[in-house]
Amino acid sequence: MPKKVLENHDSSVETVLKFTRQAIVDGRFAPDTKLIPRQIASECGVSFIPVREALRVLVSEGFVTFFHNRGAWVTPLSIADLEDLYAIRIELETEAVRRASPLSEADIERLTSFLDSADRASARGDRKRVLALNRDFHFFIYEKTQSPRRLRLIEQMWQHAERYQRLSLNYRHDAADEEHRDIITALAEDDSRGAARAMRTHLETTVDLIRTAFTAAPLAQSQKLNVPSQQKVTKS
Amino acid sequence: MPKKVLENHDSSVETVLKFTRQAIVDGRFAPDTKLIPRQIASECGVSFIPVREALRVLVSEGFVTFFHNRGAWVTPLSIADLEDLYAIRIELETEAVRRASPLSEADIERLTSFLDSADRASARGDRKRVLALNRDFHFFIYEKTQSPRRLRLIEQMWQHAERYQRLSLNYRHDAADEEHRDIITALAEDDSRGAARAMRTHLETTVDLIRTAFTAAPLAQSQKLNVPSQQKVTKS
DNA sequence: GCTAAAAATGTTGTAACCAACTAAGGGACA
DNA sequence: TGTCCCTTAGTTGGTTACAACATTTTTAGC
Repeated sequence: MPKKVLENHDSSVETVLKFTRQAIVDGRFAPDTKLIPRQIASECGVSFIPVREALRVLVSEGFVTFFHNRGAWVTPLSIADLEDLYAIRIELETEAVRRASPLSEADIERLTSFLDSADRASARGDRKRVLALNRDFHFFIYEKTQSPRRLRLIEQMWQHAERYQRLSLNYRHDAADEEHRDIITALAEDDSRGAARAMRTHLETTVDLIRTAFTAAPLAQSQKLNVPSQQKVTKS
Repeated sequence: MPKKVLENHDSSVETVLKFTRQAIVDGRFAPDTKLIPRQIASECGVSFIPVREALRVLVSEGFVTFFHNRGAWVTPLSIADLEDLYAIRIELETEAVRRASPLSEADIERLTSFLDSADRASARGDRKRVLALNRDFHFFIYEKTQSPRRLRLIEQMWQHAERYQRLSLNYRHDAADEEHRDIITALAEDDSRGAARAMRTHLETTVDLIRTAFTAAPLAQSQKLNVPSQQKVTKS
């Protein structure tokens, strides 16, 4: 009943969307648990109709699954999905590197600076900054491909991947850094195939570690609360 | 006010979703035109709240663009997007063929039967059936990869591609048939790389033709009605 | 004509309400 | 004691009505 002020840049739906997606990605809304629209609505300070709109979008993005007349549930994680996800990431991202090449001298320097900053952040234990710089490094390359569709797909895949990545808690900075520098080296030599190969190695190493973590702690990611009988799923 | 019967498999939102998406894909809702929620609501026999939910989903799928306080518009087409789209299709679908191989003898026969049926349908001028069989042929292969995420992405890309395909009206059955049989031949010999290469050729030939059609009739696909000033776009 | 105010139109979000379905609890009966 | 069915309560999916703004169009004055 109180009205919103003008200059409202984020619509209600977007507020809810960002809030809920982030909560799912960083595990606050655990896999296989039920999402309660009214609760989300009150947490975001909106009525529950925008919440339903946001949940629909999350269904189409794959973060949420609707069971007819049984509400919205956080999509579960699985080894099979992890493999599937990374197989697609590898295709899209290796090809993105290939298309990004050749890069200018300035671009190479920029990429190097991301890694140097990450080194310093890692030395002082600033994990959050390291992760942000990791993202910056990758997307700086991907954006060079000038391919909006590919970029959008990669962004979505990254968000899904984050759900798995947080299971292997310790980010392996030193190894990742070395793999990143291999990518830069190839890019600096305009060796697009070599860069793509280095990217593939990097992603394959990553998924190996996540797979191990996931297999070791099979219950950490899914507490199986009130799992509904599987039927009448709304897919998209 | 009149209630729906039981056994309602499709929810209101899904009804609207399918209706609107199909209308956009086959050009009844033209690129760059405004979508009027009330009109869609009355056409689908629902109120306009499920319509808004459906439009949100279409935004996230890329078929619709929201302008803040200015409503929902059909996403325009462009050469750049066509190239982008097909580049991604080629990656996802060539890799899908590669992963589908090896196929069983029975699978190969099934694929051949699709093409033979399409030949007969083409001979009697049944264009709709030819297109359906084309889809069956491709997706029979893609489904063999057992990769739900990839399949879902390919399905979405196909729907976007259909928007462009209808611009080159005459489906080139004979040429496509030959390319399809090249794919089968390679698959029958368990030559996954050859099959992937044949698929790439097939898709590249297709996009070449669409590009020509699109360039030749640049106004056919976009009548630029009431184009709003570009700002404050809701992206997803 | 041109500009500015006012009305119409459309979008966004809220609230209250109803019907249908699910799931849980309880009693009858073997 | 255990199984099955029926009732009941709670949740979900959907509708209408309405309030607050933004944009667009019309109207009116200069």
